[in-house]
Amino acid sequence: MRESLSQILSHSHRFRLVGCVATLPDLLQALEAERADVVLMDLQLGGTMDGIRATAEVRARFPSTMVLVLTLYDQPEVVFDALGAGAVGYLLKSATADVILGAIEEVAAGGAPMTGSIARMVIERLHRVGAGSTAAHGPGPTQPKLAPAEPGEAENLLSLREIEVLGALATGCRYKEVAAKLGVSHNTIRSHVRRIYEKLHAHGVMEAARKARAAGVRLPR
Amino acid sequence: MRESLSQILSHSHRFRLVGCVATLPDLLQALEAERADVVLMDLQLGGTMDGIRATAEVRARFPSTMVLVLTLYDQPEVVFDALGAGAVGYLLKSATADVILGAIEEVAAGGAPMTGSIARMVIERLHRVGAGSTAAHGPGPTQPKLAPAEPGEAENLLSLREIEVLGALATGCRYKEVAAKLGVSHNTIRSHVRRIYEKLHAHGVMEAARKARAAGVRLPR
DNA sequence: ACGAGAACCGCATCGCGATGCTATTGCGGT
DNA sequence: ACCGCAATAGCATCGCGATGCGGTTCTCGT
Repeated sequence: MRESLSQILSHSHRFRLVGCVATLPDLLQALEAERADVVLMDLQLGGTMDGIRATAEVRARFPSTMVLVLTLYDQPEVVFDALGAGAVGYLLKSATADVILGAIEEVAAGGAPMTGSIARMVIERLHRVGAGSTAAHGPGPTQPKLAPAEPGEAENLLSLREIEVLGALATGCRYKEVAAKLGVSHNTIRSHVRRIYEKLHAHGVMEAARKARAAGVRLPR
Repeated sequence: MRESLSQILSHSHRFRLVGCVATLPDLLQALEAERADVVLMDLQLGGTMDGIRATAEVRARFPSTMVLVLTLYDQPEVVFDALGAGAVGYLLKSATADVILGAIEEVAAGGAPMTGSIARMVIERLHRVGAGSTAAHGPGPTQPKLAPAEPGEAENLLSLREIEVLGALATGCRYKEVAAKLGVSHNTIRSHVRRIYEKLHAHGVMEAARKARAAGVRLPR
Protein backbone atom coordinates (compact mmCIF):
# COMPACT_ATOMS: atom_id res chain seq x y z
CA MET A 1 0.00 0.00 0.00
CA ARG A 2 2.66 2.43 1.09
CA GLU A 3 4.79 1.51 -1.88
CA SER A 4 2.09 1.93 -4.45
CA LEU A 5 1.03 5.25 -2.97
CA SER A 6 4.55 6.57 -3.01
CA GLN A 7 4.77 5.52 -6.63
CA ILE A 8 1.72 7.52 -7.50
CA LEU A 9 2.81 10.50 -5.47
CA SER A 10 6.30 10.64 -6.83
CA HIS A 11 4.96 10.61 -10.36
CA SER A 12 2.45 13.33 -9.70
CA HIS A 13 3.39 16.85 -10.60
CA ARG A 14 1.07 18.24 -7.95
CA PHE A 15 3.09 16.95 -5.02
CA ARG A 16 6.60 16.40 -3.93
CA LEU A 17 7.22 13.21 -2.02
CA VAL A 18 9.47 13.98 0.89
CA GLY A 19 9.80 10.49 2.24
CA CYS A 20 8.22 7.16 2.85
CA VAL A 21 8.88 5.44 6.14
CA ALA A 22 7.61 2.56 8.23
CA THR A 23 8.29 3.51 11.84
CA LEU A 24 7.90 6.47 14.17
CA PRO A 25 11.64 7.10 14.63
CA ASP A 26 12.14 7.04 10.89
CA LEU A 27 9.28 9.44 10.44
CA LEU A 28 10.60 11.91 12.98
CA GLN A 29 14.02 11.69 11.47
CA ALA A 30 12.68 12.31 7.99
CA LEU A 31 10.72 15.34 9.16
CA GLU A 32 13.75 16.59 11.02
CA ALA A 33 15.64 16.50 7.76
CA GLU A 34 12.94 18.13 5.73
CA ARG A 35 9.59 19.45 6.83
CA ALA A 36 6.52 18.17 5.08
CA ASP A 37 3.22 19.94 4.70
CA VAL A 38 1.20 16.78 5.03
CA VAL A 39 1.90 13.37 6.52
CA LEU A 40 -0.17 10.41 5.40
CA MET A 41 -0.48 8.21 8.45
CA ASP A 42 -1.54 4.63 8.78
CA LEU A 43 -2.66 3.82 12.29
CA GLN A 44 -1.05 0.42 11.90
CA LEU A 45 2.56 1.15 12.71
CA GLY A 46 5.04 -1.60 13.37
CA GLY A 47 2.42 -4.16 14.17
CA THR A 48 0.73 -2.24 16.98
CA MET A 49 -1.86 0.47 16.65
CA ASP A 50 0.54 3.24 17.47
CA GLY A 51 -0.20 5.56 14.65
CA ILE A 52 -2.17 7.56 17.17
CA ARG A 53 0.85 8.22 19.32
CA ALA A 54 2.81 8.94 16.22
CA THR A 55 0.20 11.47 15.18
CA ALA A 56 0.39 13.23 18.51
CA GLU A 57 4.15 13.22 18.35
CA VAL A 58 4.28 14.71 14.90
CA ARG A 59 1.73 17.39 15.72
CA ALA A 60 3.59 18.33 18.85
CA ARG A 61 7.02 18.42 17.28
CA PHE A 62 6.09 19.93 13.95
CA PRO A 63 3.03 22.07 14.43
CA SER A 64 2.91 23.17 10.84
CA THR A 65 2.82 19.63 9.52
CA MET A 66 -0.68 18.30 9.10
CA VAL A 67 -1.50 14.66 9.63
CA LEU A 68 -3.97 12.92 7.38
CA VAL A 69 -4.94 9.51 8.65
CA LEU A 70 -5.41 6.82 6.05
CA THR A 71 -6.30 3.52 7.57
CA LEU A 72 -8.56 0.52 7.66
CA TYR A 73 -10.46 1.16 10.84
CA ASP A 74 -13.61 3.15 11.12
CA GLN A 75 -14.62 2.33 14.69
CA PRO A 76 -15.60 5.50 16.54
CA GLU A 77 -13.05 5.02 19.31
CA VAL A 78 -10.20 4.75 16.87
CA VAL A 79 -11.45 7.67 14.84
CA PHE A 80 -11.80 9.97 17.82
CA ASP A 81 -8.53 8.89 19.32
CA ALA A 82 -6.83 9.79 16.08
CA LEU A 83 -8.63 13.10 15.70
CA GLY A 84 -7.99 13.83 19.35
CA ALA A 85 -4.32 13.21 18.75
CA GLY A 86 -4.36 16.00 16.23
CA ALA A 87 -5.21 14.46 12.87
CA VAL A 88 -6.97 16.90 10.57
CA GLY A 89 -8.41 14.34 8.22
CA TYR A 90 -9.46 10.73 8.19
CA LEU A 91 -9.81 8.51 5.16
CA LEU A 92 -10.32 4.81 4.80
CA LYS A 93 -8.04 2.67 2.71
CA SER A 94 -10.95 1.83 0.51
CA ALA A 95 -10.59 5.32 -0.94
CA THR A 96 -9.43 5.61 -4.51
CA ALA A 97 -6.14 7.23 -5.39
CA ASP A 98 -8.02 10.18 -6.77
CA VAL A 99 -9.77 10.78 -3.50
CA ILE A 100 -6.52 10.52 -1.60
CA LEU A 101 -4.72 13.00 -3.81
CA GLY A 102 -7.64 15.39 -3.57
CA ALA A 103 -7.64 15.04 0.19
CA ILE A 104 -3.98 15.91 0.43
CA GLU A 105 -4.63 19.10 -1.44
CA GLU A 106 -7.62 19.82 0.72
CA VAL A 107 -5.53 19.48 3.85
CA ALA A 108 -2.90 21.81 2.48
CA ALA A 109 -5.65 24.27 1.62
CA GLY A 110 -6.88 24.37 5.19
CA GLY A 111 -9.62 21.80 4.94
CA ALA A 112 -10.31 18.60 6.80
CA PRO A 113 -11.21 15.76 4.45
CA MET A 114 -13.12 12.83 5.87
CA THR A 115 -15.32 10.02 4.78
CA GLY A 116 -18.98 10.87 4.82
CA SER A 117 -19.74 8.49 7.66
CA ILE A 118 -16.82 9.80 9.69
CA ALA A 119 -17.96 13.34 9.17
CA ARG A 120 -21.33 12.31 10.46
CA MET A 121 -19.75 10.75 13.54
CA VAL A 122 -17.89 13.94 14.19
CA ILE A 123 -20.99 16.05 13.84
CA GLU A 124 -22.93 13.81 16.13
CA ARG A 125 -20.16 13.97 18.66
CA LEU A 126 -20.37 17.72 18.46
CA HIS A 127 -24.07 17.54 19.15
CA ARG A 128 -23.39 15.57 22.30
CA VAL A 129 -20.40 17.40 23.71
CA GLY A 130 -20.00 20.56 21.79
CA ALA A 131 -22.27 23.49 21.34
CA GLY A 132 -25.67 22.17 22.13
CA SER A 133 -26.57 19.82 24.89
CA THR A 134 -23.71 18.34 26.83
CA ALA A 135 -23.67 20.43 29.95
CA ALA A 136 -21.10 19.70 32.59
CA HIS A 137 -23.59 17.63 34.49
CA GLY A 138 -23.38 14.86 31.95
CA PRO A 139 -21.94 11.58 33.19
CA GLY A 140 -19.38 11.73 30.42
CA PRO A 141 -16.04 10.14 31.21
CA THR A 142 -14.29 13.38 30.56
CA GLN A 143 -10.66 12.33 30.39
CA PRO A 144 -10.17 8.77 29.26
CA LYS A 145 -6.46 9.23 28.88
CA LEU A 146 -5.07 8.50 25.48
CA ALA A 147 -1.39 7.86 25.54
CA PRO A 148 0.63 7.67 28.73
CA ALA A 149 3.64 9.04 26.88
CA GLU A 150 6.82 8.44 28.81
CA PRO A 151 8.23 11.45 30.63
CA GLY A 152 11.48 11.24 28.71
CA GLU A 153 9.78 12.56 25.62
CA ALA A 154 7.29 14.73 27.38
CA GLU A 155 9.94 17.19 28.40
CA ASN A 156 11.01 17.38 24.81
CA LEU A 157 7.75 18.95 23.88
CA LEU A 158 8.17 21.98 26.07
CA SER A 159 11.48 23.44 27.03
CA LEU A 160 12.35 23.80 30.70
CA ARG A 161 11.64 27.46 30.63
CA GLU A 162 8.32 26.94 28.96
CA ILE A 163 7.31 24.45 31.62
CA GLU A 164 8.24 26.97 34.28
CA VAL A 165 6.13 29.62 32.63
CA LEU A 166 3.15 27.37 32.06
CA GLY A 167 3.46 26.07 35.59
CA ALA A 168 3.27 29.55 37.00
CA LEU A 169 0.34 30.47 34.82
CA ALA A 170 -1.39 27.25 35.80
CA THR A 171 -1.38 28.37 39.42
CA GLY A 172 -3.19 31.53 38.47
CA CYS A 173 -0.29 33.95 38.09
CA ARG A 174 -0.56 36.86 35.70
CA TYR A 175 2.02 37.61 33.07
CA LYS A 176 3.55 40.31 35.25
CA GLU A 177 3.83 38.03 38.22
CA VAL A 178 5.45 35.30 36.22
CA ALA A 179 7.84 37.85 34.80
CA ALA A 180 8.77 39.03 38.28
CA LYS A 181 9.10 35.49 39.55
CA LEU A 182 11.45 34.52 36.75
CA GLY A 183 13.21 37.86 36.72
CA VAL A 184 12.52 38.67 33.07
CA SER A 185 10.42 41.07 31.07
CA HIS A 186 6.73 40.48 30.66
CA ASN A 187 7.29 40.59 26.93
CA THR A 188 9.45 37.54 27.29
CA ILE A 189 6.59 35.77 28.99
CA ARG A 190 4.38 36.66 26.08
CA SER A 191 6.84 35.08 23.72
CA HIS A 192 7.06 31.93 25.79
CA VAL A 193 3.32 31.67 26.03
CA ARG A 194 2.94 32.17 22.32
CA ARG A 195 5.36 29.37 21.68
CA ILE A 196 3.67 27.09 24.17
CA TYR A 197 0.35 27.64 22.47
CA GLU A 198 1.87 26.88 19.11
CA LYS A 199 3.35 23.65 20.32
CA LEU A 200 0.24 22.46 22.08
CA HIS A 201 -2.27 23.93 19.67
CA ALA A 202 -3.91 25.67 22.56
CA HIS A 203 -5.55 29.08 22.73
CA GLY A 204 -5.63 29.75 26.42
CA VAL A 205 -4.00 28.86 29.73
CA MET A 206 -6.57 26.26 30.73
CA GLU A 207 -6.35 24.46 27.46
CA ALA A 208 -2.58 24.54 27.42
CA ALA A 209 -2.35 23.22 30.96
CA ARG A 210 -4.77 20.41 30.21
CA LYS A 211 -2.97 19.34 27.07
CA ALA A 212 0.44 19.59 28.65
CA ARG A 213 -0.64 17.39 31.54
CA ALA A 214 -2.23 14.96 29.12
CA ALA A 215 1.11 14.80 27.35
CA GLY A 216 2.84 13.85 30.57
CA VAL A 217 4.23 17.19 31.67
CA ARG A 218 4.14 17.59 35.43
CA LEU A 219 2.69 20.92 36.42
CA PRO A 220 2.03 22.26 39.91
CA ARG A 221 -1.56 22.35 41.01
CA MET B 1 -31.84 31.75 -4.67
CA ARG B 2 -34.60 29.57 -3.30
CA GLU B 3 -36.47 29.79 -6.54
CA SER B 4 -33.58 28.89 -8.77
CA LEU B 5 -32.66 25.99 -6.56
CA SER B 6 -36.16 24.63 -6.58
CA GLN B 7 -36.09 24.90 -10.36
CA ILE B 8 -32.99 22.80 -10.55
CA LEU B 9 -34.24 20.30 -8.01
CA SER B 10 -37.62 19.82 -9.58
CA HIS B 11 -36.02 19.11 -12.93
CA SER B 12 -33.55 16.65 -11.54
CA HIS B 13 -34.43 13.01 -11.76
CA ARG B 14 -32.33 12.25 -8.70
CA PHE B 15 -34.57 14.08 -6.25
CA ARG B 16 -38.15 14.82 -5.59
CA LEU B 17 -38.93 18.32 -4.44
CA VAL B 18 -41.40 18.18 -1.60
CA GLY B 19 -41.83 21.87 -1.09
CA CYS B 20 -40.30 25.27 -1.07
CA VAL B 21 -41.20 27.64 1.74
CA ALA B 22 -40.11 30.92 3.24
CA THR B 23 -41.05 30.76 6.90
CA LEU B 24 -40.88 28.39 9.84
CA PRO B 25 -44.64 27.82 10.11
CA ASP B 26 -44.85 27.06 6.43
CA LEU B 27 -41.97 24.66 6.74
CA LEU B 28 -43.49 22.77 9.64
CA GLN B 29 -46.80 22.62 7.87
CA ALA B 30 -45.19 21.29 4.72
CA LEU B 31 -43.34 18.61 6.66
CA GLU B 32 -46.50 17.71 8.50
CA ALA B 33 -48.17 17.11 5.14
CA GLU B 34 -45.29 15.12 3.73
CA ARG B 35 -42.04 14.11 5.38
CA ALA B 36 -38.83 15.06 3.64
CA ASP B 37 -35.50 13.28 3.89
CA VAL B 38 -33.51 16.47 3.68
CA VAL B 39 -34.30 20.11 4.35
CA LEU B 40 -32.14 22.78 2.79
CA MET B 41 -32.06 25.58 5.32
CA ASP B 42 -30.99 29.15 4.98
CA LEU B 43 -30.12 30.70 8.32
CA GLN B 44 -31.66 33.92 7.13
CA LEU B 45 -35.35 33.38 7.80
CA GLY B 46 -37.85 36.14 7.69
CA GLY B 47 -35.32 38.86 8.12
CA THR B 48 -33.82 37.59 11.36
CA MET B 49 -31.22 34.91 11.76
CA ASP B 50 -33.72 32.36 12.96
CA GLY B 51 -32.77 29.50 10.74
CA ILE B 52 -31.04 28.11 13.78
CA ARG B 53 -34.22 27.96 15.77
CA ALA B 54 -35.95 26.52 12.74
CA THR B 55 -33.28 23.85 12.52
CA ALA B 56 -33.76 22.88 16.13
CA GLU B 57 -37.49 22.84 15.66
CA VAL B 58 -37.35 20.58 12.65
CA ARG B 59 -34.93 18.21 14.32
CA ALA B 60 -37.11 18.00 17.38
CA ARG B 61 -40.37 17.47 15.51
CA PHE B 62 -39.11 15.28 12.67
CA PRO B 63 -36.05 13.39 13.85
CA SER B 64 -35.70 11.47 10.63
CA THR B 65 -35.49 14.63 8.57
CA MET B 66 -31.96 15.88 8.13
CA VAL B 67 -31.16 19.55 7.93
CA LEU B 68 -28.52 20.78 5.56
CA VAL B 69 -27.63 24.41 6.14
CA LEU B 70 -26.93 26.48 3.09
CA THR B 71 -26.14 30.05 3.95
CA LEU B 72 -23.88 33.03 3.57
CA TYR B 73 -22.22 33.10 6.94
CA ASP B 74 -19.07 31.26 7.87
CA GLN B 75 -18.36 32.82 11.25
CA PRO B 76 -17.52 30.08 13.77
CA GLU B 77 -20.22 31.29 16.10
CA VAL B 78 -22.96 30.90 13.54
CA VAL B 79 -21.59 27.61 12.29
CA PHE B 80 -21.49 26.00 15.70
CA ASP B 81 -24.86 27.37 16.65
CA ALA B 82 -26.30 25.74 13.56
CA LEU B 83 -24.50 22.46 14.04
CA GLY B 84 -25.41 22.52 17.70
CA ALA B 85 -29.03 22.96 16.71
CA GLY B 86 -28.83 19.71 14.86
CA ALA B 87 -27.72 20.48 11.32
CA VAL B 88 -25.80 17.63 9.74
CA GLY B 89 -24.18 19.63 7.01
CA TYR B 90 -23.10 23.17 6.30
CA LEU B 91 -22.49 24.69 2.91
CA LEU B 92 -21.92 28.25 1.83
CA LYS B 93 -24.02 29.87 -0.82
CA SER B 94 -20.94 30.24 -2.93
CA ALA B 95 -21.23 26.53 -3.64
CA THR B 96 -22.12 25.48 -7.15
CA ALA B 97 -25.34 23.67 -7.91
CA ASP B 98 -23.36 20.52 -8.50
CA VAL B 99 -21.87 20.65 -5.06
CA ILE B 100 -25.26 21.25 -3.51
CA LEU B 101 -26.89 18.35 -5.27
CA GLY B 102 -24.00 16.11 -4.29
CA ALA B 103 -24.31 17.24 -0.72
CA ILE B 104 -27.99 16.39 -0.59
CA GLU B 105 -27.20 12.88 -1.70
CA GLU B 106 -24.40 12.68 0.81
CA VAL B 107 -26.73 13.66 3.61
CA ALA B 108 -29.26 11.07 2.55
CA ALA B 109 -26.45 8.51 2.45
CA GLY B 110 -25.51 9.18 6.05
CA GLY B 111 -22.75 11.69 5.45
CA ALA B 112 -22.19 15.21 6.67
CA PRO B 113 -21.09 17.50 3.85
CA MET B 114 -19.30 20.70 4.76
CA THR B 115 -16.97 23.22 3.32
CA GLY B 116 -13.33 22.42 3.84
CA SER B 117 -12.77 25.34 6.14
CA ILE B 118 -15.85 24.49 8.17
CA ALA B 119 -14.70 20.92 8.52
CA ARG B 120 -11.43 22.23 9.82
CA MET B 121 -13.22 24.42 12.34
CA VAL B 122 -15.14 21.41 13.55
CA ILE B 123 -12.03 19.32 13.91
CA GLU B 124 -10.26 22.05 15.79
CA ARG B 125 -13.21 22.42 18.08
CA LEU B 126 -12.95 18.75 18.78
CA HIS B 127 -9.32 19.21 19.68
CA ARG B 128 -10.15 22.05 22.02
CA VAL B 129 -12.82 20.34 24.01
CA GLY B 130 -10.71 17.27 24.50
CA ALA B 131 -11.48 14.72 21.89
CA GLY B 132 -10.39 11.34 23.14
CA SER B 133 -12.65 8.36 22.65
CA THR B 134 -15.59 8.01 24.93
CA ALA B 135 -13.67 5.17 26.54
CA ALA B 136 -16.57 2.91 27.20
CA HIS B 137 -14.42 0.48 29.11
CA GLY B 138 -15.93 -0.52 32.36
CA PRO B 139 -19.55 -0.24 33.42
CA GLY B 140 -19.47 3.49 33.25
CA PRO B 141 -20.50 5.72 36.13
CA THR B 142 -23.89 6.61 34.83
CA GLN B 143 -24.80 9.16 37.46
CA PRO B 144 -21.99 10.71 39.44
CA LYS B 145 -24.54 12.14 41.82
CA LEU B 146 -23.88 15.77 42.30
CA ALA B 147 -26.03 16.50 45.28
CA PRO B 148 -25.47 14.24 48.28
CA ALA B 149 -28.05 16.36 50.08
CA GLU B 150 -26.14 17.12 53.25
CA PRO B 151 -22.41 17.11 52.67
CA GLY B 152 -19.98 18.79 54.95
CA GLU B 153 -19.89 22.32 53.68
CA ALA B 154 -17.65 22.38 50.67
CA GLU B 155 -20.46 22.17 48.15
CA ASN B 156 -22.35 24.89 49.91
CA LEU B 157 -19.85 27.46 48.83
CA LEU B 158 -20.82 27.29 45.20
CA SER B 159 -24.30 26.68 43.88
CA LEU B 160 -24.89 23.84 41.43
CA ARG B 161 -25.12 26.22 38.56
CA GLU B 162 -21.93 27.94 39.57
CA ILE B 163 -20.13 24.63 39.68
CA GLU B 164 -21.37 23.87 36.19
CA VAL B 165 -20.12 27.18 34.93
CA LEU B 166 -16.75 26.92 36.59
CA GLY B 167 -16.44 23.35 35.42
CA ALA B 168 -16.97 24.37 31.83
CA LEU B 169 -14.52 27.23 32.13
CA ALA B 170 -12.01 24.87 33.69
CA THR B 171 -12.04 22.76 30.55
CA GLY B 172 -11.07 25.75 28.51
CA CYS B 173 -14.46 26.95 27.31
CA ARG B 174 -15.04 30.63 26.65
CA TYR B 175 -17.95 32.58 28.04
CA LYS B 176 -19.93 32.27 24.83
CA GLU B 177 -19.37 28.56 24.65
CA VAL B 178 -20.46 28.05 28.21
CA ALA B 179 -23.50 30.14 27.49
CA ALA B 180 -24.36 28.01 24.47
CA LYS B 181 -23.71 24.83 26.40
CA LEU B 182 -26.02 25.85 29.23
CA GLY B 183 -28.50 27.49 26.92
CA VAL B 184 -28.37 30.93 28.54
CA SER B 185 -27.05 34.36 27.69
CA HIS B 186 -23.37 35.13 27.97
CA ASN B 187 -24.31 37.95 30.31
CA THR B 188 -25.65 35.37 32.67
CA ILE B 189 -22.34 33.58 32.58
CA ARG B 190 -20.63 36.84 33.46
CA SER B 191 -22.86 37.19 36.47
CA HIS B 192 -22.15 33.67 37.61
CA VAL B 193 -18.45 34.13 37.16
CA ARG B 194 -18.54 37.38 39.10
CA ARG B 195 -20.26 35.66 41.96
CA ILE B 196 -17.85 32.73 41.88
CA TYR B 197 -14.92 35.11 42.11
CA GLU B 198 -16.50 36.94 44.99
CA LYS B 199 -17.11 33.77 46.92
CA LEU B 200 -13.67 32.32 46.32
CA HIS B 201 -11.78 35.62 46.39
CA ALA B 202 -10.35 34.73 43.03
CA HIS B 203 -9.56 36.97 40.09
CA GLY B 204 -9.28 34.54 37.24
CA VAL B 205 -10.38 31.13 36.03
CA MET B 206 -7.21 29.33 37.07
CA GLU B 207 -7.28 30.73 40.56
CA ALA B 208 -10.96 30.03 40.98
CA ALA B 209 -10.58 26.46 39.77
CA ARG B 210 -7.67 25.82 42.11
CA LYS B 211 -9.42 27.25 45.14
CA ALA B 212 -12.64 25.47 44.33
CA ARG B 213 -10.87 22.15 44.09
CA ALA B 214 -8.96 22.87 47.24
CA ALA B 215 -12.30 23.47 48.90
CA GLY B 216 -13.48 20.06 47.87
CA VAL B 217 -15.49 20.87 44.78
CA ARG B 218 -15.26 18.25 42.08
CA LEU B 219 -14.46 19.80 38.72
CA PRO B 220 -13.86 18.05 35.42
CA ARG B 221 -10.30 17.90 34.19
C1' DA C 1 30.96 27.88 9.62
C1' DC C 2 26.44 27.45 9.36
C1' DG C 3 21.58 26.49 10.57
C1' DA C 4 18.27 25.55 14.13
C1' DG C 5 16.35 26.22 18.25
C1' DA C 6 16.02 28.21 23.12
C1' DA C 7 15.79 32.20 25.67
C1' DC C 8 15.52 36.86 25.60
C1' DC C 9 13.30 41.64 24.26
C1' DG C 10 10.06 45.04 21.99
C1' DC C 11 5.59 46.97 19.86
C1' DA C 12 0.91 47.13 18.05
C1' DT C 13 -3.67 45.47 17.53
C1' DC C 14 -7.95 43.38 19.06
C1' DG C 15 -11.10 40.75 21.54
C1' DC C 16 -12.49 38.97 25.60
C1' DG C 17 -12.36 38.57 30.48
C1' DA C 18 -12.87 41.14 34.93
C1' DT C 19 -15.49 44.36 37.43
C1' DG C 20 -19.15 47.61 38.75
C1' DC C 21 -24.17 48.78 38.61
C1' DT C 22 -28.93 47.55 38.00
C1' DA C 23 -33.08 44.76 37.42
C1' DT C 24 -36.61 40.86 37.12
C1' DT C 25 -38.24 36.35 38.40
C1' DG C 26 -38.92 32.51 41.45
C1' DC C 27 -37.90 29.67 45.49
C1' DG C 28 -37.35 28.81 50.44
C1' DG C 29 -36.97 30.25 55.25
C1' DT C 30 -38.33 33.79 59.22
C1' DA D 1 -45.84 39.15 53.87
C1' DC D 2 -41.18 39.78 53.91
C1' DC D 3 -36.32 39.00 53.13
C1' DG D 4 -32.52 36.60 51.06
C1' DC D 5 -30.53 34.27 47.50
C1' DA D 6 -30.06 31.68 43.08
C1' DA D 7 -30.67 32.37 38.33
C1' DT D 8 -31.59 35.14 34.59
C1' DA D 9 -30.29 39.40 31.79
C1' DG D 10 -28.38 43.89 30.17
C1' DC D 11 -24.68 47.59 29.71
C1' DA D 12 -20.32 50.21 30.26
C1' DT D 13 -15.57 50.43 31.22
C1' DC D 14 -10.79 48.92 31.47
C1' DG D 15 -6.99 46.04 31.41
C1' DC D 16 -4.90 42.11 30.17
C1' DG D 17 -4.37 38.11 27.35
C1' DA D 18 -3.93 36.35 22.52
C1' DT D 19 -1.72 37.01 18.26
C1' DG D 20 1.17 38.89 14.49
C1' DC D 21 5.26 41.22 13.46
C1' DG D 22 9.81 42.14 14.21
C1' DG D 23 14.58 41.62 16.60
C1' DT D 24 19.15 39.90 19.51
C1' DT D 25 22.05 36.74 21.75
C1' DC D 26 23.52 32.15 23.07
C1' DT D 27 24.46 27.06 22.46
C1' DC D 28 24.35 22.91 20.11
C1' DG D 29 24.97 19.59 16.45
C1' DT D 30 26.21 18.90 11.61
